[in-house]
Amino acid sequence: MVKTRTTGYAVLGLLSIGPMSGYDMKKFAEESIGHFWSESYGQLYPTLKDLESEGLIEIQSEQRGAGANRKLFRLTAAGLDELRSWIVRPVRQRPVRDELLLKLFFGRHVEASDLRSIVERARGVQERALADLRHAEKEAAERTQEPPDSPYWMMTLRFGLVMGNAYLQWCDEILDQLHDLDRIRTEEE
Amino acid sequence: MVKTRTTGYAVLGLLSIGPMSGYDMKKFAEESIGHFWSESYGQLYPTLKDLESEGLIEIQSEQRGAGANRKLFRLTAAGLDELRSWIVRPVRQRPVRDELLLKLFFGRHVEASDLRSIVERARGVQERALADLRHAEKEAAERTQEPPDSPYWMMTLRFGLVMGNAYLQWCDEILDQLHDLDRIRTEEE
DNA sequence: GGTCTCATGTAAATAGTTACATGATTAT
DNA sequence: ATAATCATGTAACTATTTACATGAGACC
Repeated sequence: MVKTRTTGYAVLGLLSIGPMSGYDMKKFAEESIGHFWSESYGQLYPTLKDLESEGLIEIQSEQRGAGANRKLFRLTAAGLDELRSWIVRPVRQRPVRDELLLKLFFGRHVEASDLRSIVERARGVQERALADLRHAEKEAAERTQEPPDSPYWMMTLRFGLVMGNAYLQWCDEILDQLHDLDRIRTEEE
Repeated sequence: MVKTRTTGYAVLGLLSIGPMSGYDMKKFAEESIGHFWSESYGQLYPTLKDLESEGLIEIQSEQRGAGANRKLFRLTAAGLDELRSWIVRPVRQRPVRDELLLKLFFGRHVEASDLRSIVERARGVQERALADLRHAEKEAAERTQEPPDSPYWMMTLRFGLVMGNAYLQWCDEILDQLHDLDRIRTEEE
């Protein structure tokens, strides 16, 4: 695995939990690591093919019938090694690109009330995400100890909670400021 | 501008501050919106060509001599309109992909001390970014009122500050937990 | 004369999404 | 029967980075 295809490592990681099909991975990803990772079929299936040809994963079984044409993949020993060596490598810094901040930065060209709208919308999205995380946290507190309720899963959940709350806090702060800017403008007229 | 090329809007926004060359944009972007946006020449120059052919920007002057072969671009009225309509459109949700969280999630396959290393490294990066932002904040408090010290620029700065602090807080929280996991493991041996 | 910064640009590779095509099985 | 879900896969497009090529002027 020469390229830095993070998708490949996500797949290895997913298979380290247990054998899965491409379809399973998409499903599982959405409801477990969905708050910080996403994959599309367009990436998933070709990656599966690549990883198999490299011997990092292998087909455990291929069914026809129940679940028509289903391929179950399993991690090989080489695959686990590759996963391990990736985890401990420093994370590569990816360039930041935040569209909301970009819009806000050029905000003087539009009405402050219009900026409020887009910030409020972003706030709403974040609030719903936070509600989901709190729900997951509560569920995890009831069940215990088994994955994905491992301490590691909890750490990623805490990330969502801590950052999400900070995000809301920032939204509220600048919504106030935008409100003031709006009032000043209105009074000037 | 049919496609959702955000780079195009970033360029329009940059030119809304004043006429610039592609080279200027890269420089300016790094030291003003650098904490939430980045552009590469590979995106910049082709985008400039596209925007010009669409009449959203135009060449103000083309020099040879000082600054050899320099093209100064300027925003057209149509370009400003396009920028405005983009700003007020809701931000599109981009799929989240956080490599550090992905590694942490699959953390049980490696030593907790190795996880500490990658988290500490990420913490260091964030801490340096925060120091830069605080420096910019202090500078802005001294100069006043003119762009980019506008309230909008301040809002993006506050974002970096609020989120950055939350990030450090989370790092410290889980570094503690990783420390405990490490101790438990050591005691077991 | 050498190196640094200014300045523009392209080619190739990488990453990733979206939309579509196909077909089986299961539940209503 | 028909709709939903299971399941795999590809093609086309969009986005973006990296690395390179080129050359002028400024500074030492």
